[in-house]
Order: sequence, then C-alpha cells, then structure tokens
Amino acid sequence: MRISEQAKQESRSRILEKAAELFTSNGFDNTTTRDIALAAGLATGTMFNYFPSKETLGMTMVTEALGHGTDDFKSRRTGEEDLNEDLFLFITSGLRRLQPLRPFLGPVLERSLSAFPRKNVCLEGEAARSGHLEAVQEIISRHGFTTAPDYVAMTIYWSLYLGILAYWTNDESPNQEDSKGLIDYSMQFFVQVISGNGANTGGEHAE
Amino acid sequence: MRISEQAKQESRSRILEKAAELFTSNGFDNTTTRDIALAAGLATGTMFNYFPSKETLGMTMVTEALGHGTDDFKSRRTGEEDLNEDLFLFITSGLRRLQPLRPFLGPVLERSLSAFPRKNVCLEGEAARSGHLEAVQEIISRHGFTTAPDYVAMTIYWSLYLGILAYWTNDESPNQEDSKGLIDYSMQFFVQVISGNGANTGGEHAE
DNA sequence: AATTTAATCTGAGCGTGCTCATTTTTACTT
DNA sequence: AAGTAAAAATGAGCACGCTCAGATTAAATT
Repeated sequence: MRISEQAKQESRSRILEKAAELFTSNGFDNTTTRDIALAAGLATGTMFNYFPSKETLGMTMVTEALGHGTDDFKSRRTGEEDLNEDLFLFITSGLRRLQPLRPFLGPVLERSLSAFPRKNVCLEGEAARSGHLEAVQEIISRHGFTTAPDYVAMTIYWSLYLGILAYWTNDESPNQEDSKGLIDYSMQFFVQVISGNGANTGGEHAE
Repeated sequence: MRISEQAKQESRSRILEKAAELFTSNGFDNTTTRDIALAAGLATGTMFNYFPSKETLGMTMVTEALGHGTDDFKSRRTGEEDLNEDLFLFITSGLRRLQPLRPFLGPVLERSLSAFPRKNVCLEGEAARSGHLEAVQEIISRHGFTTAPDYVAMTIYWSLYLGILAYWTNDESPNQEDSKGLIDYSMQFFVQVISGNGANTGGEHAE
C-alpha cells in the first residue's frame, strides 16, 4: 500500500507537470486530454480518475498558486498598511504566483471564476472564489469595519477582481505596470464603496 | 431570385425562432445544433451557413435585444437625467429587452462578453462590447466630460457591467429589485471614477 | 500459497460542435 | 427548352471531452 500510494501521488503530479508544460507551449484549448495522458504515461480514462475534468486540472494549478500567494501576503505584510495597500498587496501577491500560468490562464479563469450561472460548476472554481472573498472580508475587518460588507459590495469587489485578472492576463506593458494602475484604482474606489461615502457624489461635472 | 432571397430570410428567422424556443425550454448547453436544425427543417450543416457557430446564434439574439434596448433608451430619456440616472436608464433599457432570453443567457454572455483573451473571438460579442462602450462614452460626453475616460475607467466600467449582467441573470428577487440596487451602486461608483475625485492616482504601492 | 475482494487502469465508444466533398437547386444564357 | 455555372443544402465524418464495462493489479484473508 505504501508503494501504491506513492505511485498515485507520482501519477498525480506527473499529470499536473506535463499538463502545465503542454498548456504553456500549445495553449489550453489546443491541448487535448489525450495529449496530457500520453505525456504522463497513462490511458486517457485514467487521467479522469485523478481530475474529473480538464477544467479542474487547470483550476488545481490556479488554486495552488493562489494559496502560495496568500502565504506570501501574510508573511510580507507589515501590519502598517492601510486598507488600500493591504488589498493591493493581497492581489499582487496572488498575481505573482500566477505569473508562470499566465500563458494559458484566460480560458481557465473565464470558465471557472465567472459569476455567470452554470450547469456544471467546477468545485475548484467555487472554492477559489469563496476563499478569496473570505480573505478579503478578513482584511477588511482588520481595518476596523465591524459590519461585513453587504452583497452589493462583495459583488462589486468580485467584478473588479475578475476585471483585474482579465486585464492582467493580457497585459503587455513592461512589468505589468498598467495592471498595477488598474488594481490601485479599483481598490481605492472599492474602499470608498464600503466606507459608505460613495452614494451621493455623482455628477459634479454635470451639464 | 426574389423568391429564393425570401426563402433564405425565412430559414434564418426560423432558425432563430426555434433555437430560442429550445434554449428556453432545455437550456443553452442541453440544446444541440442537430436539435435546432431538425426543428428548423434543415440539415445540420446548413445551419452553419447561416450562423458560423452556436455561440454566434445566441449572441445574435442578444445583440438584437440590446439594439432594441438602445432604441428604447433614446426614446425614453428626457434629457433631464444626471449622469447616474442616464447610465442607469441605459442599462435597464437593455435588460428589459434581454428579459425573454434570461433563462439561457448565462452561458452565452459568459463566453462572448468575457474580458478574458480567447482563441476564437466571437464577432458578435466584440461588436456588442464595443457598441456598448461607445454608447457609454457618448452618454458621458453629453454630461460635460470633455476628455474621454482612459483605459482604466472603461475597463472598470466593463467589469461592473459584466457583474451586473451576471447578477441579474441569476436574480430571483421580485422584479429583480436586487439588481437595480447593484446597478445604482455600481454606476455611482463609476461616476466617481471618471469624476476623478477621491482617488489619488497610484504608484505609491510600486515595489 | 491460494483465493477472494477491492482498487486501479484501460481504450473502445458516446454525444458534442463543426467541416467539407458531394449532390441538389437556382438563376442566368443561348 | 436545354445547358451551364454559381449558390445552397446535405449528411457522413472528424476531433474533442468524457464515460464505463471489462481487464489488470494490488491487498486482505484463509
């Protein structure tokens, strides 16, 4: 049993490893599950014993990367950050770990993180979303917000975060500077939303 | 030639009609292109002479509905609205026309409007996005904004709009009141973004 | 060791969206 | 009317993600 258990783990990580290589060189959509299984030395069907779908395979890599990002965030923060800075640091810590996956991230995130309702929900995607949102709530509460943000605020946050991910995935600017601007802007205004001073200042330039 | 041309138009609208019926009763993903072709009295391959993909078929309905929504908006606005109200009216006018498509809208919009980069871009989706954003820019300029919003602002707008669409598609509250709250909040937030108040432009988080 | 039971692997096969060589229909020319 | 070329329709077939009945291997039991 010891040996078999080990062999299973090796199969699992070999699948992840080869899949990442193929996704990177050929793209997510152009890599078939048959290709991955072949590269990992398994039959096609066997792969689906380890990962129930190609989408789950991709999201497993994403979830692992984001988990490391959260660890990085916790060790990098000084405790002196204001809320904007804390959220900025949290998001960029995740992106840094997602960097190696960037070439094939689009199709994966689009399918798994989208807020649109779906028939086949990807568990990894749901977990990533709720985990991220809980972390955000926790960060917010550390900054003295006693009442948790309502559904409107968190829906807006998730929309902004998805937009950031989509932009960053495509960002060709040096060192993804454009994305940093977008994150900074998005988070500053999100903080305004949850601070409750966003509801009355429209239309200064009107007419 | 006259008759044939007419027959083609009839085939086209019969496809759209039957597809909408099937999508509504069985869902988008559970309706096959073979089902649609059969219902329209055509061979499978023939359908693809009219619509190059199932996704395009769905987006054609969306685009048409949103076009009518824009017409409604133009005839409903009084000219007295402030920017928030104008944007709110624009969005809700579109949603009202999308209402009949709501049961099968999720998979269509997710694939076609997402900001994530894709291999096979759906032309209808691109047109819908750029058309919508141009309309928003036009509305903004009517309210005295001389310089067009930059990429950050419009990226944020599109993120918020997608979030609204996703939420609304799922909204079970009576008369979709929850969605209206989200739209109102989101647009107030967006107006703040383009008004440039409250946000110190970023860079201080650079590392 | 032999036998039984459970876990794991396998690849032929299914249902998709979509393609394309072929057939059929249409519109024009003589 | 007959002939011709272009346009439209056809459905067998492809590649894909994924399934599942049966084969293979490992573990537990006697």
